[in-house]
Amino acid sequence: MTRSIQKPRGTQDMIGEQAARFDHVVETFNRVRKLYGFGRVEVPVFEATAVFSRSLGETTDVVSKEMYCFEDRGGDPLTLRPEFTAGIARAYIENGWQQHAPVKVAAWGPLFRYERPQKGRFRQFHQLDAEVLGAGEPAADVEVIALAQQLLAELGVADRVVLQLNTLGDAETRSAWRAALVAHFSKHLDVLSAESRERLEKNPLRILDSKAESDKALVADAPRIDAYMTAEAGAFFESVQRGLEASSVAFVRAESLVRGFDYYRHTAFEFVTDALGAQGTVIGGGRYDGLIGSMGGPETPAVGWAGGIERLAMLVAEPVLPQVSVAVIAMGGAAEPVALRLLAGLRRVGIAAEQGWRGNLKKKMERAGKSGARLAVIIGEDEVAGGTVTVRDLGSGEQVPLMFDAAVTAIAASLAGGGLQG
RNA sequence: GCGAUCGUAGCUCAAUUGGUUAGAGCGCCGGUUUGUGGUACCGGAGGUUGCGGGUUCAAUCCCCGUCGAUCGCCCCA
Repeated sequence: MTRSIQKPRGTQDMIGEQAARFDHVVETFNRVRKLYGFGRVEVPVFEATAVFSRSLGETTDVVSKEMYCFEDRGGDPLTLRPEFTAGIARAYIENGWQQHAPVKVAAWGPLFRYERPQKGRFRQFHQLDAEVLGAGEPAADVEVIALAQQLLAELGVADRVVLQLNTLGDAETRSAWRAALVAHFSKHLDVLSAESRERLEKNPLRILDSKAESDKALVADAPRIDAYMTAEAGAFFESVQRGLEASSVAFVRAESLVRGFDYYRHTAFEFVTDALGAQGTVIGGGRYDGLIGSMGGPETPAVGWAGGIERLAMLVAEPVLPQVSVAVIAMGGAAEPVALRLLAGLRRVGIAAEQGWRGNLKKKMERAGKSGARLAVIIGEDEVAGGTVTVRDLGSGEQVPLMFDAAVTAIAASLAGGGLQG
């Protein structure tokens, strides 16, 4: 087998069931987010590299190793978006969307990260995204989380997913806690894993979710953020929790759930499952009050989340593949235009119908059977001559002739449950 | 970037300690049935065993390299 052209590593081609699952996740998201008043936002798939590098920090691994960066013909540095938030924040600043604040928006589409692919992890992957920009109220946190929760419920995966909730406090809380963590782990360098010693320099909060067995005890003894919480930050977190309870959204406190970047404040949350190997997070989000200001915009509180479409699609029960209701079978040249007229008439009244193009009658019947259609309409020379069509119930095998002019109405009635009537 | 496992028909997989013509199911095409599917029977097409090199009388099988896939580590915006 010669493979002269192959898809790039970490990309995927989808058809059939896999594509139907993907589609189902997106359709459900679009329906549910409207229930919460989230409009659609469209932002570019690529941005000036600075949009991402500035928000993430020039020196971090994610910028230096994980982004798809390139120069266009004019030499401008561009990057395929690795996330939605930075691009939406850029659009908010550039277009002055603060005039609409609070802005509740949703998006979905492809994202790109240069990573080693594994289960639930790809170089081109797809996410759902929901953001509230310009709202500092804890009620905004509650609303985005409730949206995520309802999405998972309607996808039928809520019972396999747990909402983990934490707070990173305000800026003051966060830096005090961070200093305490550094002090704590610095005292135990000898037991700390090599990876975590690295993290102590670059990203000390991340030690808290170290997978190294040797770090577990140290993490358990680590200082808790609650001891460093300012009164304001504590009240905010309380308010979010009370709001979730009132919204009937179940959660567990996850004290080691953290975010690496400084612009994250207050609420952090993840919906996690144990059904997807090493990639357990299905939806992740939080409050990023520091981001828009750090990108040069006005200080703007914001909160949102993103969810992996592929990961959700893997959890969803097998969705039904799209099926037509009626299969039209034309035999002979004279039947062709009659079949096309019938198809147009059926589709115009909202009945899904298609025509088998190839083979003899037997072959076309075979395909009609496999298509999932409930009715087959046969149009051969006899029917054309008599101005009729033959309708066959593919379930019962019952078959009746219909006058062509009455066919659409009769078929509609039959599909609605009226049975076959000549 | 690191590690482990795996690459055989369109798909899912077989093939005795290395042995002569690489098989099966599904799918596809045709027939049993000049206009009747879902079941059945018969037949057919489809392979440089990922690619390159090595060992051997002989390699799908052993060795090296390479490409790809999968799972994990790192990272996780």
